[in-house]
This record gives sequence, C-alpha cells and structure tokens, in this order.
Amino acid sequence: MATIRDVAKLAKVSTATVSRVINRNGYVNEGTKKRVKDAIEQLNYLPNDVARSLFKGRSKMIALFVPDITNPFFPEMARAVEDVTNRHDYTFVLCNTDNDIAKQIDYLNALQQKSVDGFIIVSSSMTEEHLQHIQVPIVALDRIISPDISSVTVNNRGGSRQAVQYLKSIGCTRIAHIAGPEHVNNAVYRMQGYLDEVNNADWFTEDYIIPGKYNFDAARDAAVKLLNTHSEVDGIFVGNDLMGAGVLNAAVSVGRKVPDDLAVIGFDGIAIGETITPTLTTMAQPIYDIGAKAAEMLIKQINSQEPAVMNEEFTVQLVERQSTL
Amino acid sequence: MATIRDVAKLAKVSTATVSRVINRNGYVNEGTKKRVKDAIEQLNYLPNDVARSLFKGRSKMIALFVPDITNPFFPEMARAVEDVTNRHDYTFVLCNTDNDIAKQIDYLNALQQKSVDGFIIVSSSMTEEHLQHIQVPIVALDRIISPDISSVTVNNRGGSRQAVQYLKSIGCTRIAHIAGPEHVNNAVYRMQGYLDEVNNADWFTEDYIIPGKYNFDAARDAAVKLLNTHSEVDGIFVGNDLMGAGVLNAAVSVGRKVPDDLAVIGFDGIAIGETITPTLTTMAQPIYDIGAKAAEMLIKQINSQEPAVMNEEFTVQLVERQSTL
DNA sequence: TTGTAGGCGTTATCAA
DNA sequence: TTGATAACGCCTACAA
Repeated sequence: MATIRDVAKLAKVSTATVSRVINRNGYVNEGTKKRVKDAIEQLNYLPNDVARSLFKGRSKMIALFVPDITNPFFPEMARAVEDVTNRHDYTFVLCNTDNDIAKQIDYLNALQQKSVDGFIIVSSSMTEEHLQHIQVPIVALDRIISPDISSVTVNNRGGSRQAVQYLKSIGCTRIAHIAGPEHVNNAVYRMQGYLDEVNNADWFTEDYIIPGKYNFDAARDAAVKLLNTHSEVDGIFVGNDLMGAGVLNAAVSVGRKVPDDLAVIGFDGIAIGETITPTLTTMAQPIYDIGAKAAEMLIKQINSQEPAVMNEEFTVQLVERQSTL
Repeated sequence: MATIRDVAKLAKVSTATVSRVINRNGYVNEGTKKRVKDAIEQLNYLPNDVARSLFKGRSKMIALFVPDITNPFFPEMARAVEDVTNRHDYTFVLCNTDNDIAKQIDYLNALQQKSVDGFIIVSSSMTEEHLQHIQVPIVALDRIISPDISSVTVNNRGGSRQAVQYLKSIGCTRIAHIAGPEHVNNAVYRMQGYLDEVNNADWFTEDYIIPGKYNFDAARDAAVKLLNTHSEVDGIFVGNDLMGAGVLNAAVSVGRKVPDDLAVIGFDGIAIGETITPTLTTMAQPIYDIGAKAAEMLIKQINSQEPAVMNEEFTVQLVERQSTL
C-alpha cells in the first residue's frame, strides 16, 4: 500500500502539501494540486485510516448493540442504522449482546480501545452505571436506559391501548394479553396499556395476563394453556408479532378459528406478519425510521460539542390484516 | 484515557517494560511486573488499539458482506460469524451490499483503509477481478466466487435432487419448480438438481419452471399463475424457504389444500418455516455451522503465511413438516 | 532485566 | 504557497 510519502515523492512536494490536497484545506497552487492528484491516481493511493484515527482520536466507526440479530425485529433496524451511518462515511459495527451484561461491557471496552465514535444501544439489562465511563455519545434505541441518555422509542402504552380499543370495537368481549418479559421496559408499558383498557371491566381477571418471552415457542405454549382454560376469551392482544405468530399457531392446534372465534393483534409490524396465514393484524412501529433517527441523532451528537439529551417518541400505527377481519 | 506512558510513570519504569507486561513477552522481574500491573489497575488503563493497529498493520477486525440482513436467511449466518470472530478477539463488521458492485467496492476500499484483516463475502455479483487487489484473506460463503478463492457452501444440486425424489416418493406425479434468480449460482445449481430428476419424465415441460426472485412476493405471484394455468401440478420444489412461504400463501388464495392437493418443499431451513401454517418441509442447510466454518477458515488463513485455497461443502438435510405430510 | 529511541502514516503548527 | 517537524500511542531492535 502506498503511503502519503510515496505520493509526496512522486509529486515532488512535501507530505504536508499532499495532506492539504487530500483534505481540501490550506492553500495549494493549482499546478501542484494537479501533480499531487496525478500521483495519487498513479499510485492508487488511499489514505490510511488507522493513522488518521490515531492522530484524531476518532475512528469514524459507530456501534449498534442489539440483543440478537436473529430475532426478526432487529435486522430492519440494523439496516437503517447502517444506511445512515454509511451515508455519513461511518463504518458500522454490529454487536449481538444476548442482553448479557458481561458481553456488553466487553464490547464497550473493546470498541473504546478502537476509538469508536458512538454507540446505539438496544438493551434492557444495561443501566446508567455501566455507561458512566463512556466518553462518547450514546443513544438508547427501542428501550430507554436512563433519563440522562438520549433515546428513540415508540408510544408503547398508547399504542397498546389503541390495540385493545380496536379489539373491543370489532366486538371482542373477553380480551387476554400475552406479555413480554417483565425486565424489558417496553413490555411493561405494553401491559400497562392493556390494563388501562381492561382493568375496570367486570370480566377482567389477572388470569388473562400470561407471561411470554417475546419469542414464538413460549407464546404458543402460553396461548394453548390460556385457550384451553379460558374458552370464553375471544380476543388476544399479544406483546409482539413473533409471539403473535405463536398464538396463531396455538389457535390452530386447539381448534379455534381466527378471526371468527378469536381475534388476534400483535405489536411491532415485522415482515413475518404478512407471510403467515392468516396474516397478522398489528400495531406497527416505523422500524426503519426509528433506527435511522437514532443514527442521525447520534451523529448529530458526535458532531456537536455540547451533547444535549434528546428524546424522540414515534407513533405506532394500526395495520389491519386477516387475524381480525 | 490513560496511555502507556502514564502507566510507566506511575510504576516508575519505561514504556518498554509496560509493553512487555501487557504483551507477555520478554523478561520482566516479578516485582516490577507487579508494580506495573498495579499501575494499570489503578489507572484503568486499556491499550489503544488504534496505535497497535498502526504499528502492526492489522486491526483485529473482520468484515462480512451479505446482500441484505433483512432477508431472514442471513442473520443466523451473521450471528455465527460474529460468535466465532469474537471468540478469537476479532471485531465484527457487517456490510449490507444489496449485491451492488459499487457498494461492495466502496466497502472493500473503506475497510482496507482501516486495515481489516479479512473478508467473508456472500455475493453473486462480485468476481475475481474485483478482488484481485485485496491483500488480505477472503472466504466466499454460500456462493462461490472463483476457484481461487476459498469457499464454504452446501450441496445445492444434490440436495435439490433429494427434494424432488422425496416429492416423488410421497406420490407427486407433476412436480414444478419456483427458481431463484439466474445470476445467483446456487439458484442455478438448485434448478439443475430439479432438472436432473424431471428432465426425462414424459410429463415434463419448461412451463413447470417459474422464475422467482428468492423473495416472498414474487414467488407468491408466480405460484398463483402456475397453479391457475397448470391445475395438474401436485408438488412444488421451491428454490428457498422465503419463496416457499409465498407458495403456501398462493395455495390458500387459489383454494388448493396443502398438503392434500399440493405438496410443497423449500430449501434453506430458516426459522420462519416452523412458524407458518402449515409448517414448511425443507432441505435444511446447517446455516449457523457454515457461517462458523467460514469464520474459522478465514481466521486460519489470516494466521498462516501460506494461505492455501480451501473449499468446504456441507450437506443439506430433509426436514419433514406439514406441507408434505 | 531494563531503558532508549525510531518508526508505523497522518495531520497541524510554525516558519519560510 | 510550501516545507520541516512534532505529535498521536504503541511496539521492538538494540544497548546497557
């Protein structure tokens, strides 16, 4: 690989001049500029980013922490983050954390050693404490970490209320909820939204809230149990779409017809919802948009000296499909 | 951030000694070693990886190119690559290429500037030419790039033959094929495997091969058309599972019962196949394993001076589910 | 067993 | 308008 010195020698100038040409700063005569450009071309020279990073203390890299990229909710978000970071000439580093604290700390350290410029973090295990020694900007995505850390989220509680209202509006009279993990704050908000709508109903019982784990299998098992013990249930608001698919599967296996005997609505708006049969009605998040927003927010913070805390809340939207129609 | 000099000063030794302690090489007295370690602890010192990279010309980073991480086939592969690279203390960089040549070249350049240590590439648009100037090891994954570049793949043609044989064995007598894009070599192999089994059948016609694009929508539309024009078709071998889901959807919409009227088998073994109704029979690739193997192969090549070309072919396995039972 | 010093490739400051 | 040079933080001959 050619270095700046090779270019300088070939163009018969100093490295300083080459640097000026590359970075478009400082004065440089048109003639010499051309000589330098020719030399760069001829040698196929590309500046060494590592040396640059060392000098500047910044690497033009951004990291995204997600619990697990094989969970279909995250790829689209990751995609958005990558697209935006690329557009701003950043390199994108993806980290699967499994929500494991030790793993997250390892990543934080390893990436700081590489002078990463900022972090976008989806985590329900990380707290402000773990992050207090981080010197670069951080944006919490999908799940709030602390009031002092910028965040991009959706109206989980309001959206959930809307989901339950919708089930009522299409005639459901006994509505249950398959909930996400209680240590994930958006799962708690979604359950609260459900409770807002049903808590005062005379038919409501705690039995109608079943814990799922935001995954397919647990939700299917939970739904089978629910439907067998509570045959009066005619609507289910499910904490996320992956679990919604599990519920639809359970309905088939216990012989309940969807949507005739049972209406099901999920949350998230992942693509799978459109590929299953019946297709799944859902409160759709603008997944790509929130990922993109987080990336833009982070880059803004990186480029500004005084990084103010910003919080952005997006709105989810009802998407009606076969599971309720 | 503390530097090696701060540590040296605090421990009252030279930076060379600190370096020796950190890297466990060269002799260093037990007493001074302890002093150094204490100083490191006290200052919370972590070596600057950028400086290291500059000196060594290597960054301990590995990049994975995939067409699009939102395609559910890739996350599990990416996950495997990340797990293995982490285990070897490499940092993982994910790149979505959309199979766009310009984008891939941009990534190659950007990452070379960062002294990336190696590439794992899933691409059907890249050729040997594009890669000839790359100085670090490369492993082609899922799709072969050239005989001179190491690869990890599966027995696409053999697996496809097996799929068609299976359909025959359960009684199908008119078997069609929804094919992947013709510029993707594994899609071509899969079609060839299909042809191997049906080409000589008296009932076979070219009409039974319909082009899909490895995605849901195109496959659904293709299947609707096929089933409407060729009602005699009683079995479909689909080029991948995502298209398989589309075919199942199409079957419902044209009123064909699966598996009674129509048997469907896919290829890949992605998780979606188990969540849809009916569940999808498939020729399952060991997706995680091939990703992990590619990563191990690449790391081996990075660590060896004489990088021999290696080719590994995994075997796909029939997974019977409701779409054929 | 330890220290000195040069260099990895850039950038930015200061002179010229 | 250009050049010489000192960093950035680390590692490794070579000396001591």
